[in-house]
Amino acid sequence: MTSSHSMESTSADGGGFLSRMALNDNKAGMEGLDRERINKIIIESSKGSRFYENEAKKELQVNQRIEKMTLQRAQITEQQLQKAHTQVEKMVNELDMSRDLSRLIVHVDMDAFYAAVEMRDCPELKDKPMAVGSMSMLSTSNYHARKFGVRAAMPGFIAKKLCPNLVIVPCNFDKYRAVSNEIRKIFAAYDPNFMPMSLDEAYLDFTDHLEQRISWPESLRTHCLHTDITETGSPCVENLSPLLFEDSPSSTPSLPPSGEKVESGGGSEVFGTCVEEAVREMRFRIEQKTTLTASAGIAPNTMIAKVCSDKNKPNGQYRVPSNREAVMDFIQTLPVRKVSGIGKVSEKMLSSLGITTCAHLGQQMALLSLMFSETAWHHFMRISLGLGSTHMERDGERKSMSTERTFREMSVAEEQLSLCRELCEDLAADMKKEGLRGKTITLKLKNVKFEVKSRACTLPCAVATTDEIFAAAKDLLKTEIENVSPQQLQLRLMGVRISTFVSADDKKPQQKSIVGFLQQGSSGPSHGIVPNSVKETASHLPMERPPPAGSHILDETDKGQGSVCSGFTQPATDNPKKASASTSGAAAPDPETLTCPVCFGEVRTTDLQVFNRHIDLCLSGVATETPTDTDSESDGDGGPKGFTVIDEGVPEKGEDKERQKRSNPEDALSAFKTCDALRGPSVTRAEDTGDPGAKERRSGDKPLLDHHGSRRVHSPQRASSSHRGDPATQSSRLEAPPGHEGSTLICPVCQVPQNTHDLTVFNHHVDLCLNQEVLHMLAPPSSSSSSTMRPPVTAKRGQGESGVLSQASKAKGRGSQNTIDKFFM
DNA sequence: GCGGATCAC
DNA sequence: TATGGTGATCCGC
Repeated sequence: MTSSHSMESTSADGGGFLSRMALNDNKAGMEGLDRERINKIIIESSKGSRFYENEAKKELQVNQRIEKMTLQRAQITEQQLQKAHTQVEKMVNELDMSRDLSRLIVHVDMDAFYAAVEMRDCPELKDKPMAVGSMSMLSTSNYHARKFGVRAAMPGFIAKKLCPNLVIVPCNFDKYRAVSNEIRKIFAAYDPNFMPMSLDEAYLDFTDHLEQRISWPESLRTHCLHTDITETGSPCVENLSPLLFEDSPSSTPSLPPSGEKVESGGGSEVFGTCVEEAVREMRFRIEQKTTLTASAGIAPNTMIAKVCSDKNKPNGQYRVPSNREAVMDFIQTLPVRKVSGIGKVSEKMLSSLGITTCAHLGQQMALLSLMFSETAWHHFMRISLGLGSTHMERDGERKSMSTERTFREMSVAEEQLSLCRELCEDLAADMKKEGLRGKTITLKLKNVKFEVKSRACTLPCAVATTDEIFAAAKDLLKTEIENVSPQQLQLRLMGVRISTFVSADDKKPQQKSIVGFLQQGSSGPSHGIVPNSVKETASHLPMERPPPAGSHILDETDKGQGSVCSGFTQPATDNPKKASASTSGAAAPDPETLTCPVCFGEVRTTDLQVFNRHIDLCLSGVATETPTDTDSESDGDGGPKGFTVIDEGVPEKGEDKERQKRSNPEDALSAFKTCDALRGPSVTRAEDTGDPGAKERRSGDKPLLDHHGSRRVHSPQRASSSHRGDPATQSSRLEAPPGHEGSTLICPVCQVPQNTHDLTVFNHHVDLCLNQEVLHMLAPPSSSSSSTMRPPVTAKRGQGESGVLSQASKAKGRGSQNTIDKFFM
């Protein structure tokens, strides 16, 4: 398998076929399509466009990388290969021996989530090919549409060519979020520590649940059928999931296999005690509660579980048993592309080496170790062994926050600066919500040729306000504008990002504690509670935003002083360390009882752990118990470390704002300490505990092959221990959370487990969530309302097109009142 | 620390 | 007419 045959199918030139633009039928529901025809339509719809030209350019770059790699490969001697082989072998054995098969990891994934929600709420759509998104971009499609090659991340106008009858429904994130909260409550019943990856996807560790479950009486494993007496007059088992299709795999939760007993009344179903049954039960409950189906994968680690969940999609599940043989068998024929972390480019590069399956990976490890970065080939090695994360790592702190926007061509400098300021306003508002401050400001620009560039500067001290951010961003933008002068920057996208956060938090004392929230009792989080802070926060919603005074920008700009980037020191916040010193944890008085948000019963405790267990039980459907009285645990705050906010997002911000900084459970870093000095600084990060057998501590979907992914030929040498991150980040990463189990705090609003034991920190998060809830209630019904009414199904989206453009034009209107000279000051 | 690239969703 | 937004990571400078 070592032929250095020509580069695959890409002719890179005259052929005019761009593999990177071709249909990605990796997704479920896309088997057996007429790829030929579909690709032809896709390519021809794009040909000649600036988008296409840029794609062609990128494709060429990738091909050049591959070419370089091919040359390198030719220079590798047999001796080098042998030596590498020996080393790889050793590592493989060590890795293999440290294999952990003791956990039962489940990956759950809702089927065609957004599309399914829309179909559920609009039966007319049931039999039609439909997609959620806009003429410019689709978020997802239903299975009917997938048969035409219509899929997520495809522009709607191309999808229309593939499927003229396609119905395109605009996104309604509030609704998806609401459904997401429902399913998360169910997740929490099986793993209070579950790890959400997005609104519709999560990893769960079922191990502990199953340990309990084995001794559960049948009553706890019995779940009622949602007896929805509709047309048929009988419990509409088959009506439960109106969304999915004929060929759904068999393990439909509501249609138990013949061995299962459905109680005579048809009112409930009893589930067994094994994993498969538990997962089936979970999917059953999801379907009962939401009328939507989920698929699941069960495996000893996250990597395999993720692949498994796709196997019997939609509405199915699949398990790889927890033994080495089963795992290795499963891996053998698995295409590398199916593995999370291996994308289009990596796939292509590997393919040029004749590697398409995980078995190939294993066979070529010696070669790969010589051609790829340490990080990359370690990851490859783990994949080839079927290894993955075996524990749910909770989130670390967020590392950056950004806002970006696409618009119609914008070439006038003053408009660009005006838009830039708007972005900074939005970003500052988000920063304020999370009480963060950062030192690095990055401006992102995409011109009309789709070329992307970013420009960054790092300030002497951390900032957070609109003016501070804009002062820096403006300089960056100004420089870019000047660089092309007298030409214009012809932009189609602008973004502002802030990073290098200092341990933030000079936030005002929290307005609302968790205790306060819970004691609202049956009024619930989303009804009638309007925290003080909301008015303030809401002001950045379009409707609420006060009309900007004409001179506003000017004033702010002027105040912002000149070149922040060139070393200008802010007078006020000049000591970054000072920020972390503030401990404003004005703790709310502890009452003696808490009100459960599920059963609304009074729980006699002040111990949130105890209280949390109660909620877990409620969520899992067990009768309310009254925990014994305990105390303490509510210690003073230990700073914001480990605090993770899942921002439920402002509607117009896009779906994945929600995802925040979830890193993938894939761990590209192994426990190995050896690395090659020739390879430059090794990025060992959390592994520098000196423990060679340390397990992975950190997850992340690492792009393993960046544009310099391939390596010089060399021979492995000694370890280098240099680090990249700043010391503060390093140490905070190493700071282990208080390790004991069962103390997870789950946000009662967003259902996401919080990586903290600090009540103040936890309260802070809940406040944010509450604010979000209220914001959604306050949002004008016209724009993404949370009302149950769907907007009328329109095949064509409003002519004006996305809010993006309206934002841009708004900026235009405002910006025109200022001259560029004023901005440049 | 910066900038380009890759990846996931 | 028309090809997204957010966050993270890696790697060579």
